Amino acid sequence: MARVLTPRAEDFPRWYQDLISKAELADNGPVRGTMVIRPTAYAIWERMQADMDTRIKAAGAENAYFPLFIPESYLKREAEHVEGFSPELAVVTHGGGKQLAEPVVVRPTSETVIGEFMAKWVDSYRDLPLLLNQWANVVRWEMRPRVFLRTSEFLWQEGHTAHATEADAKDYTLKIHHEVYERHMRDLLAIPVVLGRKTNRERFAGATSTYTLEAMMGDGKALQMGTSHELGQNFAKAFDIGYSSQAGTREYAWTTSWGTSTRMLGGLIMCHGDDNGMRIPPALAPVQALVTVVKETDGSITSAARTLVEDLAAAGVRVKLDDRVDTPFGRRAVDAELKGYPIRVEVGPRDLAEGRVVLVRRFDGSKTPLQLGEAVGAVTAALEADQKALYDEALARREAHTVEVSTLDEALEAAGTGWARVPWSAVGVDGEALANERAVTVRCLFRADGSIPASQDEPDLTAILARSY
RNA sequence: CGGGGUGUAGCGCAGCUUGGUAGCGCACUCGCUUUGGGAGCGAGGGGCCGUCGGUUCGAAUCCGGCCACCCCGACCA
Repeated sequence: MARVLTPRAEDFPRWYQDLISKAELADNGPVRGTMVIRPTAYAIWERMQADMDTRIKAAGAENAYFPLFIPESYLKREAEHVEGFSPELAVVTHGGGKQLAEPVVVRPTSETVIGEFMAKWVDSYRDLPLLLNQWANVVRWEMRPRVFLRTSEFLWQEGHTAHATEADAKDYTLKIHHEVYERHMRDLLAIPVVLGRKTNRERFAGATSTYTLEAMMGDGKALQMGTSHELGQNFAKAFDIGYSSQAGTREYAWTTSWGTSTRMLGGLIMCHGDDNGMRIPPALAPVQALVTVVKETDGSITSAARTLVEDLAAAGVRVKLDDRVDTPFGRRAVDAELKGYPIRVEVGPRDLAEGRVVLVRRFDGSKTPLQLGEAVGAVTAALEADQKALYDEALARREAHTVEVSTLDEALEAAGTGWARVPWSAVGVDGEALANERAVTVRCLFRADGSIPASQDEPDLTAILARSY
């Protein structure tokens, strides 16, 4: 077979770019760092959104929408927040042909505007918790853009909540982390993630605690798939989100924020993709099965394929017919692999003459001849099996490329090819700075039992050190 | 901002050393033959060679200015 993509082992970043272009996922936008999300990729994003949205609502949050433009002064109200974001802000200085009295920033995230309105809406402990989410685009001027992974504009959901107590805020943040994010990634994207706490150095600007979900990519690097933050009372004080308690005292609320973005598309590609293209987990795939008319003779092949499509659709399979018989079969097969359809069913005259079709699984490329009558059952079974197989394979790769070490030097060595699990006490704040100079970061910290620590100063924590995107 | 590099068709590139008015692969259009793993042959369409100026009878090519972009050193969903 002709080589379609640069093999991953030869040049992983090149493979990634080739894939995005050949599978028609995205194009670079005219302004550096921007991207055009093409229909093939956008359909996947829409399914991510639908699943995430359902889970977020189940966790009690409601959707709302806040403005794209934020007064520059808002950002400045929280000292760490401005400091963290000012290098990557897009600032609008003119509007309607005139210079603006106060510059307006294009939102890099919405803690500040939402904080302003939370302050208006929260008066009493009865107004809490206030659980909001918004689907939006945000802009962070990036120096090193990479499609999906780091672009100057991207799409995401950002949740913002206010609670009466610190414990409530913490519980809700972790609930989102575990019940929304981890399950979404595990059950829909088939990506195993390590949950942990970011070090103070890696913490979100303005947060008191930042939690992360880290996934390993095909080349052993780490990717942060999502984050949740406890913001303490930092924003509550900056925006005066106060309320009267049951006891009649005036209190500041405790706020949180949490987000996942189109970066997950990049994670999906780099976690499951192989040298032939994307592999989309069946639960996520906009089209789960592609029924391919291999070639047409007298019209009977297409008609048999149509019947199969109807049967599969009736069984709840998201299915599409490929009857472009004037395009060579090989091209269509390669295209289907690039785009990562989980299952392809080949319907051709040779097999059909014997009442058969061929089931092709994208997961491992295997081909299985089937009697027409058993096709629907075999497809649904394969979809279920391959959802799990992708997860298991990703988990096995992560295990295989994670090394348990006891010193910083060993950890830096191991981070050359994968992840290092190392006692946090062997790294420390100084070791972290040293690692950063070698392009290795502390991805997260967790306790011996895998749970999330309350601070980086707890004893006996484990750190994951790795290179990252 | 410091160092290195590149601007020629939608994409990827050659041509520049040694000036003579632009070519290759892919993609695109049409026709015929094909179609069970990126089909073959034939015929077409598409570029004022980043930009401004200079040298010259003549500049993609030589000289100078400017602009843009890319890669390496200070970040994040």
